[in-house]
Amino acid sequence: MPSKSSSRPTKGPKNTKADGSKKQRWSAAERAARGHGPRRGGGRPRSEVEATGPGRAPRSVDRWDDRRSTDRAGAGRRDDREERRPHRDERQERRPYRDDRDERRPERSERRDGDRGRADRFDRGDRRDDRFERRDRDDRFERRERDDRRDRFERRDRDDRFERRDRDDRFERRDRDDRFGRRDRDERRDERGGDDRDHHRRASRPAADQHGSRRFESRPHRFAERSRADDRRERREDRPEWQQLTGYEGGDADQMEWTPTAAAEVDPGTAVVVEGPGFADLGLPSALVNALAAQQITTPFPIQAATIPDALAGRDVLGRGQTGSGKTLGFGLPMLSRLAGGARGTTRGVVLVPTRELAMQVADVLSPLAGTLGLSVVLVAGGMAYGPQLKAFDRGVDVVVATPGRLIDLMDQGAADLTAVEITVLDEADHMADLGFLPDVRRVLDTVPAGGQRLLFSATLDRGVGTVVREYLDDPVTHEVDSGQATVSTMAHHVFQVKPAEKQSITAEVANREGRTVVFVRTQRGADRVASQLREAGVMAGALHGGLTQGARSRILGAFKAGTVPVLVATDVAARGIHVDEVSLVLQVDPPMGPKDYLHRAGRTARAGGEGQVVTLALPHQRREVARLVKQAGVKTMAVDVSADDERVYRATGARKPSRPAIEDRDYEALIAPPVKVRSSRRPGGRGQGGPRGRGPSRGGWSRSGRGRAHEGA
DNA sequence: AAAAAAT
Repeated sequence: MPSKSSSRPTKGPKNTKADGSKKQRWSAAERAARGHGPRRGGGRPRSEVEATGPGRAPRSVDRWDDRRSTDRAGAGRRDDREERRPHRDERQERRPYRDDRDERRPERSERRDGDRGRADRFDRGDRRDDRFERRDRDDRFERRERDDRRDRFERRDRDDRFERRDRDDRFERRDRDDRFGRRDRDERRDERGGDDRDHHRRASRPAADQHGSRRFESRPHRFAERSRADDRRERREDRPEWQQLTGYEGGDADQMEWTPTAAAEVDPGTAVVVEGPGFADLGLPSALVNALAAQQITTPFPIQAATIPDALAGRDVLGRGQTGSGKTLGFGLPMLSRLAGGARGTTRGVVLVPTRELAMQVADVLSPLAGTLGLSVVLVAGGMAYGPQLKAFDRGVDVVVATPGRLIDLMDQGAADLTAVEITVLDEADHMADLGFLPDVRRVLDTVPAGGQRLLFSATLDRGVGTVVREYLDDPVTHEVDSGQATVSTMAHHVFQVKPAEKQSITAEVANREGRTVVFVRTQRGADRVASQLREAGVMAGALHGGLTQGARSRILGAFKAGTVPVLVATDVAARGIHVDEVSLVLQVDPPMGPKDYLHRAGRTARAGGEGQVVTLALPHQRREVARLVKQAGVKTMAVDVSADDERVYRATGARKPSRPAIEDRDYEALIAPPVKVRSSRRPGGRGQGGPRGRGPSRGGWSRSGRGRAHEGA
């Protein structure tokens, strides 16, 4: 039989790609380390796949119905905490089509190439996923426990806009009650406190101890990360150790100049003049006080003065302070101070934040301060190399600043041990308590020992955190340092009523003003589109959203901070917490989803006592919605009807008619491309011209940096 | 709709 010699068995997993090359697969041991069972056979017979139509996944609605009924059937599932995330194979059983992914891949990439237009020319390498992969990503979420979230959105679509809020509240409450009823909750509490905890811990991290984190040396995807990391290697040596440790990609990682951020950078000129008690009077150790003084930070902001004493005393704290009012130090200083008293090398502090950029920023602020106390900080976030993060845990790290996904990843792998954590912080706590984040946050809070200190901070801390507070906080004290104002007094608000045909040119006029501007849009594609329209109009603008690779995100944000790209077109990924100096105007091209989003977006300007303007564009059909949002955000502003080339717009915002020629893609790329290497040493196998990664020269930033390198090396 | 993990 000729087929005897075939390397491919007729049954079982397919181990080669279409081109015959070997697939990168986790070994059995690696699968086991992740808690997966042995790999199963490859889904349904091919003929069946074709009958359904390749590449056509069943409509998500069907899958949802499927999931829901399954969940209802297994109503007690919540009781087994370690089983809360269904086993992978289990999930695949529920949704048999997923095993066909490998067969669909070729078609997907065809579609991608055809579908993506000019953006592809320069963006391909930086763009992590196209629409189709994004759909996949959504599938991933669906597989998890996101029923409630979807539920909510489906209903929301049908809802009348004006009733939306109330209904959402109602649904959230109902969902919570259904799923985490009181009895259930109490049991969960008991488990956390009891001896059971160790059992759960081990169960949720199977085989962790046998393997140790070394096993990840062979993880296939790390090679991809590493080749990108190659570009950074030399610079990395010059960076502080914690950045080397974390594989940090912020600002300087991709060699856009990185300026330390947030409160640590408050300009001494604008900082409050010394009056009243200083940080020392709040009970902070002198090492910290001196470190702060060295950064010209001498007088606590109100939120800091309010929260630090209670947090130092070990109490659970809910802190609400206006955007840009120094919340990071509000939780960071007391956390570090309290940890300074204990043994080093065990993870005792965790800070959870909703976005990677914010994680970097918080790590940036806390790391030097921690250093003065002999504490170490690690940044744990997705999109960055695993190695440094794993290494940090191997060596022992005191404080973890993390986005939830990667932290849970590392927990599951047994790399991150959070069982000795004493202080847990939720930054942007209301957002972290949102339906989208809650399951992940809950997992972390369930892992961390019960009874530890919990600090919840946000500019919009509202009842949305109620569940978290009830379940995880003990007799919390609340500090609201708002002076009753939703937004800071140095912020000016405008609502412009625009005609659809003129919206684009008005956007360009406003964005063309002097100074740094953040433009907010609703969707990732919208961000790409608006940014490219602005460049078309001669305004240097770049898009920032979660659909970009982390490297691309870092570069554009770095370019924005450096001022080379003065206009940042962003999704709400940049709405919260991100601090960039001297953003003088926030332009909302799409209205925010809710009043809280309005406040957070607006809060990118007028930070730390500075001034800023907030402009919201409203199309005719958005008029009422925007009026409501603005009012609920506590802002008193009347909408003004404006047209393109309107003197009033110019006067109010400093807008200018764009007059420069369109910005070529390659000129834009040059600004945000990975910077030219300075040293001349040539790395074998590194990224060079016509490099090993099969990318064409069409990716301009790439060939450009290649040329630059060649010059410098010569 | 966005965000957050990824072979």
